[in-house]
Amino acid sequence: MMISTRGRYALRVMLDLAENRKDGYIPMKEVAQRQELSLKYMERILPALVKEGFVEGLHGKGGGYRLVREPKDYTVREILRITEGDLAPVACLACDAKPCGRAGFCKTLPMWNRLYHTVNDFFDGITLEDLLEGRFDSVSVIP
Amino acid sequence: MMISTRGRYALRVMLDLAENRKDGYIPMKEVAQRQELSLKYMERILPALVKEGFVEGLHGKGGGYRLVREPKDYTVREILRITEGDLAPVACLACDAKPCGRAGFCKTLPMWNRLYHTVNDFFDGITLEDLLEGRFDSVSVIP
DNA sequence: ATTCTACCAACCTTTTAAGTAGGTAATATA
DNA sequence: TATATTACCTACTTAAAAGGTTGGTAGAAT
Repeated sequence: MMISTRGRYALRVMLDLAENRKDGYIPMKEVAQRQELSLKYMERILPALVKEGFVEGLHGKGGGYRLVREPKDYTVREILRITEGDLAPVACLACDAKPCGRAGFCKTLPMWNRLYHTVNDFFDGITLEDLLEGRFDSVSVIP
Repeated sequence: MMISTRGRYALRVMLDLAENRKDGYIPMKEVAQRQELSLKYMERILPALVKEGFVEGLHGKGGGYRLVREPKDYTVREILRITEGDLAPVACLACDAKPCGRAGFCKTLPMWNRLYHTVNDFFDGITLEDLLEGRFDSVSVIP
């Protein structure tokens, strides 16, 4: 599995905030209810998005979260980068990987590299707005 | 991380067998040494490839493993499918996933589906021969 | 003063990854 | 026939990650 619940849930929360963004600050309690997610778990994840300046959090009554940019100005890649960390498909390519002595002549490394590239490009090309508008619904299921 | 050592090592072993395939049966001891892999660990992984008819194993002195097909007739996808199992990027898409009630209106599912498709196509388009010939070496590293 | 909210630290449980240990069964060679 | 060599099998271990929960504190509105 490549993407854990952390990133997946974060995306769904961001989408929920995007859908309800006219209502000012939206309490996570509501979002969690709508999305059927654990409130407490989301409370653990959201501070990362705040710290990165992706959403604004307001304490107290009438508080909650709200998006800082327009939905079209968030790419899926940056949201996953913050919540999931590195999206490297293999350990050798992770940022914190210890240098591998075989890298110079490894027959498989270039392939992993290309996949890494492909996946990053994929997520780079999708914005919150794309998801909101359902621009991928025409994709067939894989057997 | 998407691909674990199981699949990565299996691929390297298959490549090693491909490179040395004129020498008849090749003992895993040699392969493990060349590839700097744990012999015992590989012994745990290879039976799956034998059972699927990807390699032949011969017991006893002079025994070892050998490829059954030509390198160009193995795709990376089938090797990973056997050693890694499902390549689904998210739990919702895995074969053994319990049906999700939100699937019908989930805004993110089509994206995961498309990624799944993309990754499978990617691995489908690469054969052992491609890797052997270094047909991916021109790929730049990602920052 | 009260209520609602974000935020934070510590803990917990289960699953997966990545092997290791110690064998048995088959095959060639001396 | 004895020995060496090899694949193959079962059980175990250790460490890390996933996926949360518990129990709070601090800030803001009414």
